[in-house]
Amino acid sequence: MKIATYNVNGVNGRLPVLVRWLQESSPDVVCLQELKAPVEKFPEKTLREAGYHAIWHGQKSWNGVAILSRQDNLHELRRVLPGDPEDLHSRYIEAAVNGIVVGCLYLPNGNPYPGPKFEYKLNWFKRFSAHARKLLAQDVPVVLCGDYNVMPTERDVYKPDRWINDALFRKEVRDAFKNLVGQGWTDAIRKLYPDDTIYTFWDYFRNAYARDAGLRIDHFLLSPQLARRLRSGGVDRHVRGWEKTSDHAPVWIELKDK
DNA sequence: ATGCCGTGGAAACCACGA
Repeated sequence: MKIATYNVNGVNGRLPVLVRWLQESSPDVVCLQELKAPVEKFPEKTLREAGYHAIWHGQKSWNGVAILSRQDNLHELRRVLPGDPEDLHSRYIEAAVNGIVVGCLYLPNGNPYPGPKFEYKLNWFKRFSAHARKLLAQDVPVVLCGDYNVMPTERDVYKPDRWINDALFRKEVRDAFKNLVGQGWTDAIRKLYPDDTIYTFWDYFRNAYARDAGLRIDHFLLSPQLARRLRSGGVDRHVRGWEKTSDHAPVWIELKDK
């Protein structure tokens, strides 16, 4: 089973690129972030014609997450992260599919630091970690994937010194990610490539993609049952070079059947 | 060091992203 995550940065503006990549890579399950579209403007029909069923949680202008599946077997488990009824951002959706639990997340950016947005990020992270702990306790196969907006280590950013006080690299946020993984999760891409420099995002400006000035911020965390089934994975970085593309590239993993 | 690019929505600019 191939599972992918892709921050599309506007699902409607990105539709030709998204469909082209789906046809090319044929993932079984796809988590999308930054739909930037209200619920009623999700391109369900086009994606259905491309071979994918979908559940989604949209929002006008910002955020928005979706899970796609080639089979009509998506069972939605939740569409909000528990812990704060006043948080109306659409940043989390979770489903049972192909015998596993898939959580699709778009963790807040948190800039500028310091400030309320950074505090919101830390609070969201805290709620997410609490939810992740509960999922682990259920002892079922779980993958939590999406845009975490965190570079976990210095290896994951092209110029670490420049990012020290950025909300994506502040110590508090890296510690939060480390503690989350410490619950018992496996960072799948890092597990597959322990010593490589791997990026999933390149800024639109300053010629970042051509200079390979990137960040690794899109991650797969696997519960122990799934970590044992990890076969391969990678970044479809060539997609970042397409016309009208997102600033993120799709990331994918492949799991053994059992 | 920086929003220099890009998207969406409203309004001919602004918020937001990382």
